[in-house]
Formats: sequence, structure tokens, C-alpha cells
Amino acid sequence: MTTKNKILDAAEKLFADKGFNGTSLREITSQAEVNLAAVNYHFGSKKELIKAVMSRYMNELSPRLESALITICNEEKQPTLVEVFSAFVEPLLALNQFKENGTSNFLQLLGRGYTDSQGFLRWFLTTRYPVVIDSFITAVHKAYPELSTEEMFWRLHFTMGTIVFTMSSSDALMDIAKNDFNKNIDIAGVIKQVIPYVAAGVGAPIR
Amino acid sequence: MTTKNKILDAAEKLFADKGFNGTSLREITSQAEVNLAAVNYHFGSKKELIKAVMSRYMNELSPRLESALITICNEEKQPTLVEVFSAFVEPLLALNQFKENGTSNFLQLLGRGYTDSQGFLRWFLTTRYPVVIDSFITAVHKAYPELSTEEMFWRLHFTMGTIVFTMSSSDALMDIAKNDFNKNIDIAGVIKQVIPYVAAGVGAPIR
DNA sequence: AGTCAGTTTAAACATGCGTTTAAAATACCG
DNA sequence: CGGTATTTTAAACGCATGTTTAAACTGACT
Repeated sequence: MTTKNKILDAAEKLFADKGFNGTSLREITSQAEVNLAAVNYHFGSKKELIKAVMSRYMNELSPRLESALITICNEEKQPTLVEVFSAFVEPLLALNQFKENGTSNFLQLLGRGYTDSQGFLRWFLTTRYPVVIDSFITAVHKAYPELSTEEMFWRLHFTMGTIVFTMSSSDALMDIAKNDFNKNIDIAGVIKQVIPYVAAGVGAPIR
Repeated sequence: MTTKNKILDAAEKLFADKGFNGTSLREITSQAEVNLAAVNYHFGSKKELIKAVMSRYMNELSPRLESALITICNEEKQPTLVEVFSAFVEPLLALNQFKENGTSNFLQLLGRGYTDSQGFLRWFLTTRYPVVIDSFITAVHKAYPELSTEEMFWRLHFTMGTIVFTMSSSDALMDIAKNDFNKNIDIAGVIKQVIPYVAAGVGAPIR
């Protein structure tokens, strides 16, 4: 286990739990049991560390997601919106084999990135992984061609909000669900719950 | 204009823009043109200031919202989900008469409160204004009785996410919409866009 | 005019932050 | 083994934060 990876692992969990702004380098390095200065030595700055944490996941996720979406785009038949959103499931859950609690951690990080840090992570992701976004939009358009570009813009952002918010507070939600309904739901369960919701939202009738 | 109100006004705008953690007391007091120590003198602490900012809006909003929802609950006919969510529109837009940009500011604050500050604001709101939440749940149940308590729980949280995320980044979204579609959309426009989305999401078929 | 509670003020305080430094330790290689 | 490059370390730096202090000011009421 290298120092660099110890830092990445500790940072990932703390960032997911408490946000980027809410986590100090001192927390990270003491959890990782490395020296404080190691972060700046290995990554240069806290901002670069954040990028490194996100990149580790994106590089794992984006090829799978990309090919799943492109497959849908190239098929003959018109997909349903549920099918489009279901394309995310396998690539997302594959992160659990890549790393323990990978799916949950990644989605929480994504949520943090959109609300912490004044949108710099949004810029980072959209400029670094544009193909994923484009093929997703194409797939949605194929499933619901009547949706205008503008309405699609809004509905996809609503969807982003649904996912991101749900995931950044998924720990709290799963706790409540356990107390109130005596059901142990995991991240895969949450994902399966949310797909019909966002598919119906995006597919809502126009006007 | 009292010192207390000058602080509340400045804090409200800054909190909405940059989050609670992202705004310092020095920014607030210099924008409000009062002394730094005035915050602690009048409010006790930053945390109490946050509560005061939120309470000013909630006390304006909650009676209207409560009565609108209770009206729906007491009507003979079964409401549609769109009608239930539309009950929020008038009370929310009324905040614009209460204060310039009131609707937008309040919704952004709400968004911040759910992601900043480790959920203490969520606790504050749910314990201080339980009637609003209860009557909302009752109204949704009346509109879609087949939805189990558990599924309702998840879908309402998804909805919360949609609203909260959209609103906390609504400035950025409205900017993009202006650039890409040459359309000047305001907060009322966003609200009207989101209602069909969340209504369809909550109303999605079960299983 | 004098008193006194309420308010405002400048200054300081303690703490925590990200980052930098320079020396010590370790690893690598001819 | 010797020397060079890499990595780790403790300490400090400069800065920003929320909060506290104690003195100065304000405006009513007797």
C-alpha cells in the first residue's frame, strides 16, 4: 500500500461523508496514517487531490458507461427511458468490485462535487468526459424524440438533482428506511427505486 | 433599518449564493455595513444567525402552504399529483412580495441547508414545522393511494432532491438556458417546468 | 445634568486551515 | 559500498475563521 493510495482511500471516504470543504487535510492524513505534508508532496494541492479521487472512479466508470449508452444508440429499435437509465446500473455497480462501497462512495462524491466547490468539479467532469454526456443525451432523444432540446436540458438537470441529492444523503436515508420500515436497503436497492422515478419524470407529457 | 435586519438581509443573500460554510461573518458584516461583533451581539452565534434567516422565511411560508395543502386534503374529489404540487406555487411566489427575490433566495437557502451543515438544518425544519410535512404526505396519499408508505418515502425524497438541487444551482442553470436557448427564464418559470417532472416521478407506476 | 441600559466599536484571542521549508530517512543504482 | 534521487518528517508560516473583551458611544428617563 503506497502512501499515495493510502491518501486517496482516506480522502475518498472523508470527502464522501463530509464534503470537500468540510474535510481538512489533517483529517485525511491522520486517518491515512501519513504525514500531513505528503498530500502536497504527492498531489501538489488539495484541489488536485480532489481531481485525483474523482478521476480514479471516472476512469473506471466511463468506458463501461460509454459503451452501454452507445450500444443503445446504435440499436435498431427505440429504447424506453427505463432502458436508457438502466444502462447506468451495471457500470455503477461494477464500482463495487473495483473497491468496497465503490458505488456508494462515488455517487456521494458526485453529489458533493455539485454543491460544494462552486461548480469547479462540474466543469472538470464535463470537459474531461464529454462523450459520456453526449451519448447519454442521444440515447434519451432516441427514447423520447418529441422532447425539445430545451425541455430535455431542464429535465436532465432535474434528474441530476434527484440522483445527486439522493446519493449525497443516502446514508441518512437508508438509516431512516431501516428504522421506519425494518428493511435493510443497500445502494443497489436505492438505484432500482430511483430509475422508475426519473424515467417517468423525463418522460412526463409535454405542456 | 435596524442593525439586526441589515445583518439578516446580507446574510440571506450571501448564504444563498455561497452556502453557509462558504460565507464568513466578515463578508456578512462588511456587506451589511455593520461591525463584525454585531452578529454575536444580536444573534449569539453563526448557527443561530442561520436559524434566524431560515425562520424569517418559514414563518412567512408555512401558514400559506399549510392551508393550501389542508384545503386539498379536505376536498371531496381526488386531487391529481400536479394539483398537489401546484399547491406550493402560490405560497412560494408570495415570498417575492415579502422580499425582493424572496422565492429564489429561500429555495436556494433550502438547498444549501440540505447539503451544507451535516443535516442540522433538516432536523431544525422537520421538528419546527411538522404540520406542513404531514399534510403534504396526506395530500400525496390522497392523490395516489396505491403508493405504499415506503415507496412514498423514497419518492418524496427524490422530489426533495430535484427541487433542492435545481434551486441551489438555479442561477447557473438560468445562465446556461439564456446562452443556449436565448430565453430569459425566471424562478417562476423553473417552478412551472419542474412540476410536471416531479408529479410524473411520484406518479410513476409501481413495479 | 446625570444615570444607566442598550448598542456599537476596535482590537485581540484562540483555533484551524492549506501550504512551505529544510533536514532526516529511505530507496535505488552504478 | 558510496552517492544520488526520492520520500518522509517535524516544524513553522501566513492567513482566515468564529468569538470575546472592554472601552466608547447613544438615547431615553428622572
